[in-house]
Formats: sequence, structure tokens, C-alpha cells
Amino acid sequence: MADINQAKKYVNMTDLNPPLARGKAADAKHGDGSRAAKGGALPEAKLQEFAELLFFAYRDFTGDPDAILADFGFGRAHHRVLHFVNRHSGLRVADLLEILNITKQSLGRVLKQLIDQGYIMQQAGAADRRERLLFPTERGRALAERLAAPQIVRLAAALEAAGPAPRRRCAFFSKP
Amino acid sequence: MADINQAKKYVNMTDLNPPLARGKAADAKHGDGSRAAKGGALPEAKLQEFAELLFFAYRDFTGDPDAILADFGFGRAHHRVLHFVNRHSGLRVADLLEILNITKQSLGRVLKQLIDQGYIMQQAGAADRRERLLFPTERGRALAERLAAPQIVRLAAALEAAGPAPRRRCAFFSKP
DNA sequence: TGGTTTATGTCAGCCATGTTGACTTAATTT
DNA sequence: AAATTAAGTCAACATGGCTGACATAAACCA
Repeated sequence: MADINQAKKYVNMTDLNPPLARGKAADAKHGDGSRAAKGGALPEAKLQEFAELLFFAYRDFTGDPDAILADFGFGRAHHRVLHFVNRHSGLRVADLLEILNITKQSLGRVLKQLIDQGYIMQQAGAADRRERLLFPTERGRALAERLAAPQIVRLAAALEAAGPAPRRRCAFFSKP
Repeated sequence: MADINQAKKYVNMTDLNPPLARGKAADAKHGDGSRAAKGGALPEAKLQEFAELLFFAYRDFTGDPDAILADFGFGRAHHRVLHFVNRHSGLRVADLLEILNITKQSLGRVLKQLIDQGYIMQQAGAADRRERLLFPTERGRALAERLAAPQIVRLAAALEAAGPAPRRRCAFFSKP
């Protein structure tokens, strides 16, 4: 696909067209730019580049499954629901709402389709029978795995190319 | 915000509720699961966890600017456009279309607003006067930096927590 | 020169997926 | 028995993708 090369092209543009040539004067004015660099971390330009890479990564990462989903009449929202039900089998609807950070109504729309079409099953909670625990059906599990496959391949390739990793933890969730 | 802790909770659930306990039988059936692991890479379970982390990362990464954008009556689409115009000042409309992977009409809607409200300027190309080169205005640059700030902080925190990095290249764009 | 292609802009409408607000039902808690 | 909670649903609306059609100006080409 051409878009991947386009991404490369523009990521490379970063070097050809260094953003801090313009940015430096402004950083002096606003002054909060270098705050992040305290402790000898990466310069702001590199962090900006990283942000850009994250955009491209996510765009491409979701691109493969999106194409598969289209054949099923589903969208990315269905993927997210199916993924978490598959990976955290038996979770409650309320759990899913918190994970996805969307409203009950938004979730309801896609969840109903997945249930009606036999990808997800519900089961009343044993302790609290108000709760609807969600489980993937065999069909649901199969689709979830099919959607995950290209992403797994992409990640494996990326991590392999990144070289042997030291043991590291992800700090994305530490509040800035 | 509570959602960040929720994310942690569910990422941790991965360990409490190992997905391969159920997944293993299926992997034997489908057989393509371990393909990614050739070459001594991470096991599929870890890659799945990584995929999940990428979802949470992107969700939280875009959350901060989204809140700021709402005050301006803008959305995430405006952010993306403004970001790339700011970082790659002088790019053509066609370039932006390829970067963002959206249609001319979708871009047009948000670009028009950004131009009308004085965040982006256009200038006919010197060599080819059909081209409209895009530049941020001072106002546009200021907003772009304000939107980038929380993301920079997040990234700096994440990378710092990840520890001193060996020189590594991002292989997200290498086709699987 | 005149016809074709290219870069951009625009109108109109559709679809997916997010939002609020109001309300129901069933089950649990007080 | 009353209040709270988990879930489901209806209606209306906003954002930001999409397609298709078409207009304009500039560049290119024969």
C-alpha cells in the first residue's frame, strides 16, 4: 500500500525540514517546551517526532483489521468490543464501558449487533443476577483472532526490528 | 482521571486472567498464532498485550488535546491538520491528503474552518501556481504547541520510565 | 494554439460512531 | 417497602469519515 511509503516520506521530512528551526524562537516565548526534557530526556523535537510516529502507527495498525471488518459489515467499534470480550472473557457491561470510555448508548448499538449475529453471548452474573457477563462465542473468538493476526504480525516485526529489549515497563499511564 | 486507573486494572487483568489459557487449544486448531514468534520474538500473549496497550496509549494520548480542542469548537481532525501543517510548514494540500489518508472532501471541511478562523494560511506555489502551500499563522502555531504540550509531557514521562534507550529504529512501517 | 491533465475547491447526501437526556425493568441493598 | 444499581432502549444531535458530480485555474502536451 502506498500510504506506508507516504508515512515514511513524511517521517523523513522531519529530518529534512527540522521543525525546531522555526520552533526555537517560539519555545523561548512560551517557555514550557523544554520542561519535559528535564532529567536528560529526549529533546522536544524528538518527542514531537515520536508523537507523529504514534499517529502513523495507530493509523496503520487499525488499517488491516478495518479492511477485514468491512467484509462483515462491522466497524472499528465492533473490533474493540470483540477484542476486550475475547481477551477478558466474562467481563461486565459496566467494565467494558470504563475500558472503552464511551457511553452506554454507544456501546449498546454495537454490542447488540455482535450479540444478535452470534459473536458474543451474555450470561447473568452468579452473585449479582443484574450483571450481564459477556463471553465470545466460538464464532466470536475466531473473528477476534482473525482481526488480531495482522496486528500481531506488525507488532512482532516492529519489536524484532527494535532489537533485543531490556526489561522495561510501559509508563504511558503515569499521569504527566 | 479514573479511566487511567481502569486501564491499569484491565491491563493487569491480562496477567490474572491469562488469555492463552483459553487461547491455547484454539491456537493449535488455527495454527497461525505462533508464526509471529519465529526468530525468538515475544510470545503471542505478550504481543496481544502490547496491542491492548497501544489502544490505551492512543486513547489517553488523544484525550488531553481533545479536551482543549472542545473549547475552540474543534475536533481531533482539526488537530491532525494543524499538527502537520505546523510541523511540515509549506506542504501542499495533496501531501496532507496522503498523510492523513482521508478524502479531499473530509479534509476540506476542517481545513476551511482552520483557514477561515485564522489558524492556517494558504499561498500559491512558486513553481506551480495551482498548488496551495499551507502555513500555520502565529495563532495556529500557538494552538498547535498548546495541543502538543500535554502529549510531549506524556511521551517524555513514558520514555523516561522506559529507561535509557539503545539507538533503535521504528519498524512500524515495515509491511508484515 | 487548443485540448487534456492536474491541483484544488465545493455541493449534496450517506454512514458510523460518538454525545445528552429521559425513561423502563429487574435485582440488589438499605 | 423504598432506594439504589445494572442494564437496556428511544430519540435527537454532532463529528468526521465516505461517494459522486462538477467547477476553476494552471500546467502540460501535441
